[in-house]
Parts: sequence; C-alpha cells; structure tokens
Amino acid sequence: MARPRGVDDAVILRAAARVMGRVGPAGLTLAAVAGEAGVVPGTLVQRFGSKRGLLLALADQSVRDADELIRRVRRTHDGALAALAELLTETTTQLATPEAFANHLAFLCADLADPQLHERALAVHHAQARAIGELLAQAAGAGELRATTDVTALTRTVQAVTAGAGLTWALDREGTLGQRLRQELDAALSPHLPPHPADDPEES
Amino acid sequence: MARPRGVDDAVILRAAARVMGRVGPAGLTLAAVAGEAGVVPGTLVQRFGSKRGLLLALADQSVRDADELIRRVRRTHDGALAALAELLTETTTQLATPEAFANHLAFLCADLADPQLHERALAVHHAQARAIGELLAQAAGAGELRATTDVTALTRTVQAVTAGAGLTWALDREGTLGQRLRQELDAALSPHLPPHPADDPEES
DNA sequence: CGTTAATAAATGCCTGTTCATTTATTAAAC
DNA sequence: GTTTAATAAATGAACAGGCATTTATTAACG
Repeated sequence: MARPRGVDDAVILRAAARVMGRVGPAGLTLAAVAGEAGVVPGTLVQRFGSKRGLLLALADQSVRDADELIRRVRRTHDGALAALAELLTETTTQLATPEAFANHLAFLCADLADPQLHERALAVHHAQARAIGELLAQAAGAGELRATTDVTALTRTVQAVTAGAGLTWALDREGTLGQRLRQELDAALSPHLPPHPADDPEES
Repeated sequence: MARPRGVDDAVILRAAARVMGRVGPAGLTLAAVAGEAGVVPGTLVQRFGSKRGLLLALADQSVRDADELIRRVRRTHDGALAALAELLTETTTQLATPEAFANHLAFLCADLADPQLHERALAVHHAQARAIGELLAQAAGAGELRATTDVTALTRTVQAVTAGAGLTWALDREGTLGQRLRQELDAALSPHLPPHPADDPEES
C-alpha cells in the first residue's frame, strides 16, 4: 500500500560518487547529485534526511565496497603477493583520472573533521590494513617473504606507499597510476623478498 | 602621498593559512580570514582582487616558503642524509595536528582542478624533488648510499612515502607524525645503505 | 587638498531545507 | 471484479542563511 521508489538508493549513491569524482567536494551539491541521479533535490532529503545523511550513506557504501573488494580478491587469487598487488591496484585505479583521485582524496580529508565520517574512513583503512597484514603473513608463511619481515611495520609501509603513490601521481600526473603504484610497491617489498637468486616469486 | 596599509600582505596570508589549518577549505571564507587578520572582508578583495587572488597569493607564498626551507636546510646541514631527513620532517611537521594536515591536504587536492593553483603546487613538488634528488646524489657520492642506487626512482619513492605517511597518520592518528615519517623513511632508505660493518638491511 | 586604504552596507547568487501538493500503488470494501 | 480509501513517494515552489562581490562613504596620510 505504498508507492514504490523510482530509483534505488544505490543508484543515487553511485550518482553522488560520479559527481564527486567530476567536481569534487565543493561541487557535490544536492542539486548536482539529484540531476545526475535523475531525481529532484527534495527527494534526496526525504530519502537520506539531510545532506549529511547522504554523505554518511555514501561513506557506508564505501565501507561495504571495500569489504566486498577484499573478499573478491581473496577468492580469485591464490598467491598472497599477487592478491595483495591486485587489492591495492583495484582500490586505487577505480579512481581512474588524476582529477577523480584528487577529488575523492579531498573528500576523504574534509571528512576527517566529522567524527562519524572519520569513523567510516577508519573502517575502510583498518579493513584494508587487516587484509594486507593477513596477506603478508600468508606470504611469509609460504616463503614468498623473508621470515624476518616485520609484518606489522610492512603493512603500514604498504598503506603509506599506496596512498603516497596516488597523491604524487595526482600532482605530477606522470605515467599511469598503475605504473607508479607497481614501482613503489616493488621498492617497498623487494627488500623483504627471500634471497633466492634468479627465482621470481611472482608467476604472473 | 597616500594612506599606508594597516597590515602587511604577509600577515593576511599567515592568517589565511591558520584558518585553513583550523577549518579546512570549506571554512576558508573571506569573512573568516578577515576576522583572523583583524580586517574587514572588503579589504581582502581590494588587496587581492578576489578570493581567487587571495588563494593564488597563498599558493605563491607556499612556493616561496618551500624554497626558503630548502635553502635553509642545505645551509645548516653537512650530511646529505641528515639534511634530507630534516627537510622532510620540516615540510610535514609544520602541519602539527592531524586536522591541520588533513585540511591542508584537502586544500591541495581541491586546487588541482584550477590550472594556476595546480601550477604552484607543482612548483613546490618539483622544487622538493630537485632538492631530494640532489641530496640523494650527494649522499651517493659521499658513500652514504650504495653506488647502484637509482636516484631518480628513489626520489619518487621518498616523496611518495612522505606524503603517504602524512596521509595515513592523519587518518589513524597513531603516534606522532615525526615517528611515522622516520619509520617509513628508514624503510625506504635502508635497502640502499652501503653494506658496511654488520649493518645489514635485516637486523636481528 | 589629493590620493589611497579601510570601512560598512547592500546586492545577487547559490546553498540546504521545509512544506503543501500531486502522483502512484496497494489493501480493503462492496 | 470494480471501486474506493489509505499510504508512501516524488514533486516544485518557497524559505532563510551564507557567500563573494560591488558600491559609496569615511578616514588617514603626504
């Protein structure tokens, strides 16, 4: 006994993400999101309560997406290091253009002032840290890494390197993000590879 | 034959930087900056032409600050690696709190959409890259680094690591930025240190 | 007195939000 | 099976607030 919703919430959140990538946090107005989603601004307020509610839903979606990506990568890769590379590549190269990457990063930074949005950003960060740490530990157990490797420290390094590669790439825009990420990841991991000469641990 | 200016431009720009660190790009209004600088909003427009003019002047100031810091570090340090550490520490820890760091980073990212602001951000980036590269080359020449080190690649790595350490720290806020930066810098540089007395990259 | 800086008020635009209204769909009533 | 009432969703106009910017005015020097 009700009128069904014209568009799904997910459609609106995807539209909001597109607008964010295109015009950044300053341009993420209700009117812009509504226009992108094919609805009217008032609809967004009725759905999400307020603009902040929309942003919270967007952050929740990003948490779900991060979890889903982690699960997917784990399922489709056997080698721990290969899965790790895939995870980091996927998380960053979804933001294909430097503009989109910079805009999403600006959104992330601006959100850190809001406790609830910060909480969501931290959830993504910690989920990735856990996944990276487990993959590294798995790699160490399988002999893909040296046994002496400090997995906790290396996890932090990997996360910092990933973020830093994206940020510097958004700045200077030299080459592709995939190249940059691969280079920096290699530089961070190669000192911890087992001292087997002429034995490439990656088959891909 | 004119009325002298009440406050110097530099005072206003420093006030703008403070406001930026406190409330981020969204809160950087002319009224807020004017209040911080002790003038009236209209004054800012008359001085800088428009808000964009103020932002441009702020970006120019950051370019000058970066150059000055590079010159100062070079002057006061003899060891190339020590100078490098000092340079990176100073550039990041000027943004003392996670909030300030995140806000300035958000400002940087948002500016990348504007060609003229992007140009200034690139100037800072390239000036730092040049300084880092020269310090690394100097260190390699002095035997502080292995001769086989790819200075160009390591320069990129150092910049990425610096940015990444700051960003991840602004996110999780564990420890101090100085600690994080030192850890990541050590991890990035230690594989390139010369294989001297019992100073293996893996210390047990 | 002439010139320039600082001021204060006002203008117009864009923002998020609210509200009354209309539309669409389903459950119940006959 | 048709009609009717109920309910939730979508709409569009209106609202108030904050913003950058403009303008006219006042104050402070040489």
